[in-house]
Amino acid sequence: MANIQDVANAAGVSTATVSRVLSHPAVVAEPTRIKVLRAVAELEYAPNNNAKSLRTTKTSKILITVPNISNPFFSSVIRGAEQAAQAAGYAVLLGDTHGEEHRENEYATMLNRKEADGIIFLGHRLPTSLQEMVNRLGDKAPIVNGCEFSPELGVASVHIDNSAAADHAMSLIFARGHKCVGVVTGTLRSPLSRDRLTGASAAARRFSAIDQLKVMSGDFSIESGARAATTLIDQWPEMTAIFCFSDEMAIGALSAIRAAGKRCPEDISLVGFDDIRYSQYLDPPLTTVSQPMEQIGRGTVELLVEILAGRPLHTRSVTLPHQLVERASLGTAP
Amino acid sequence: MANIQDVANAAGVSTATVSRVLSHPAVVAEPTRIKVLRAVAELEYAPNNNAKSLRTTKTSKILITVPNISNPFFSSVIRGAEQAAQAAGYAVLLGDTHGEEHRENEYATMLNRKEADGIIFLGHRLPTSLQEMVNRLGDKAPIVNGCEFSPELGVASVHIDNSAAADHAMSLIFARGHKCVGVVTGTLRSPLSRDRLTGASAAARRFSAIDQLKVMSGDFSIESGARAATTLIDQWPEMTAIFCFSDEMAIGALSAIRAAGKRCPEDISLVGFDDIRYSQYLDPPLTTVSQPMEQIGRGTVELLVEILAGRPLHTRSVTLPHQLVERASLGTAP
DNA sequence: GCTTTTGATGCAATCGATTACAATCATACT
DNA sequence: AGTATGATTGTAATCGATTGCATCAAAAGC
Repeated sequence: MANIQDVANAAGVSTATVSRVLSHPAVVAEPTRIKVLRAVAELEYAPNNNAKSLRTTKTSKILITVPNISNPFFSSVIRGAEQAAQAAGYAVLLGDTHGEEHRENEYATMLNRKEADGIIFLGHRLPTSLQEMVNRLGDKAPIVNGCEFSPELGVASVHIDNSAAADHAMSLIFARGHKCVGVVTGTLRSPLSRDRLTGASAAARRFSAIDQLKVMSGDFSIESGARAATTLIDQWPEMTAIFCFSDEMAIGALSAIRAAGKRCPEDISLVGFDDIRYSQYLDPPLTTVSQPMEQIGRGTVELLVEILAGRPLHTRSVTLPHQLVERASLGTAP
Repeated sequence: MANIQDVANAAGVSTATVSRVLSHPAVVAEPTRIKVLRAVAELEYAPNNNAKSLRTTKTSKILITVPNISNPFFSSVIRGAEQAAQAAGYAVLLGDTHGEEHRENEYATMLNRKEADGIIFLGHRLPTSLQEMVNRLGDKAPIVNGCEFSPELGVASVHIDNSAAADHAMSLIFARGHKCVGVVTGTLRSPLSRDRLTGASAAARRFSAIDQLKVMSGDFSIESGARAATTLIDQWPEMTAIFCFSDEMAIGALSAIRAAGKRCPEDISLVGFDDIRYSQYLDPPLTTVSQPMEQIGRGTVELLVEILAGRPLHTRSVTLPHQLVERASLGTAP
């Protein structure tokens, strides 16, 4: 592969000029520029990005870490992010943390190693090395949190109003006449789950149903949804509706409902969260809170790009609109 | 951030020694090593990977391109790949090509730019710059194809036996007494689709049902599955089974079957391909061909790592086993 | 006791770009 | 004509690591 020196030789100029033609074309004279570009084409020259990064300390890469890439919710967020990144001239480094802290930390060191200009993390934990970076750089730390929102972390973020969304969903459930409602949360270590629980409780209180609320916690997986729902059904025959904090858990709950010999929505109604692509094809189609997944992804990249450009952010915490999608899984109370 | 010189100063040694402690610890004396490691810890030194790459021309990164990251089939493959990559000390650069050739080409140039040591592509097209690399390097080209298998490309690959798998699925359909079977393929530009069609046809021929086979082509998406199924149902009332070349298309077909007022499997049986996580939760649960998605991902990385290590591959084309998963969506012919 | 071998470390070149500063030359101005 | 001005281009330092070769001291061999 040709390097800048080869191009300079071929064009009969210095490497400085070649570099200028490629990075600041305006400052070099037309005929020279043409000579150089011809040589570039001739040799199929592509600049070595490592050398460039070394010199400029900019990598044109952003790192995105995610607890589980094969979860369609996250992969949609990532798709949006990837798209926005490419549009802004950044490449995406992907890290699947499996929700494990040590992997999160390992990926975080890539920032210190100057392997990426910034990081977008979709989990709820901020690795310590990044925490230090936040302490050091404050607003200028190239770190953005997606989906979650924890003001105490001090990082920019893009998310929906989880509390309001859960409130919204629960209100609809109560409006349909349900009294005894089971709630299946995600890990409560995640602020997002806690916010949703806050919203759900607020709605219950408003509908004077707060003590007819049973809360079980899952981990967002299909299996945990099934387990939680099974327990709820077994222990609480009066329950007529379940609200799961993810569609995956709702899918698990649905199979648990069937396994228990009940019908949805006739015996037990079901509401999920996320609106992943498959939810509308379940039987019955799932009522759920829709999040603008790709838009969240794009949003995180846009914030990060602003930070990297050194422009002060208008808003450090962007709240995008959610939407309640009503489908057949939510019926009126029996 | 501290650099190698800072560490050298702090430890009272030369940068060469620091470098050795980190890369070839065996050659440096115990006491020196300890001094250096202490300094490293003290300063929280992390080597600058760009400088290292520049010098060694190895990046410890592999690029993975995929037509659509939010498709759970691909995201599972990627998950497996990411895991294997991390285990082998490689980071993953992700490229979502949207199936567009120009994006594939753009990503391919990252190899020329030395931004990645190798590439795994999950599509069926080999960008021209990579084609040239294959011509130049032959077996040693750090390029691996996942899911697809096109011997003419001359690159290593990991996949299932698509023809046999489709044959397998069709045979089961015929064994259940179906005569008129609709087949919904993916894009026929993809060898994988053509292979599956070959297998499906072979089975039909064996069961003397080749002229009761109607083939429609989709593009692997839910919507295209729905469209194709609608057309088949409208034009061919005798049809009692549909075989889709992806679960996504089967999901679309299922909703089309319902929309046409038919029941599955009583009126029309359905078989998919891939066994994505949601297929078993459909109603009825989907009979489908299961692919070892994460294993395919891991396999591609393992092949690539071998190539990068300069070790000759035992097999350049790895065929992994598929499995036919029987669920309720396939019934006996009415 | 003197030479040879071995082990540990340092010196300095190198990877491929970017960019501050210097040099050059043509044009403009007095 | 003589000098100031501005437009181009070149020179060389620099980014932060790695590594072949030289150096030097200690251990081994005779």
